[in-house]
Amino acid sequence: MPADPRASIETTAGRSGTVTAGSSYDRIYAVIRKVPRGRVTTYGTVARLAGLDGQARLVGYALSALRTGTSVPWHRVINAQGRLSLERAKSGAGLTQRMLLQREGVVINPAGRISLVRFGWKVKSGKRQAASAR
DNA sequence: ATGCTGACTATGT
DNA sequence: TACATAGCCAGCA
Repeated sequence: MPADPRASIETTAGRSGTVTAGSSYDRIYAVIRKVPRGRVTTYGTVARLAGLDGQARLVGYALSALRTGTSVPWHRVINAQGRLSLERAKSGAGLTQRMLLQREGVVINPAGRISLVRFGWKVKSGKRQAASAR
């Protein structure tokens, strides 16, 4: 847990373009800002797009450092199982995330899961879900 | 400097 | 479907 609210804020990642320098967190935030409204993506995907392939965990840590009112759409990031990791976490932010997603039209199944096939963010540079996408 | 922990994921039982 | 394990990173005691 990051634990230092003033150190790892979001800031920097402001641009929606390519972030070649800066900390890993900055690159992570930059990627998440590209996720369109009404879509969701996973920690692992964000990690890869940020050039941190295989470091899904780091993405989660980066998001935990965000503060209320951040311009980063953190709620659009869910785990590979299509569930909200926050629900399982201590923080009660799970409800907030759920609310924000529903407000964008993202449907959460009765089991508390989201269909990545339907709401998953599709990146142009083809990568995942090549076929049978829907 | 060493150890622990946490918004993850893939794999095996 | 649920639980256990092992990688992997960064920040703090």
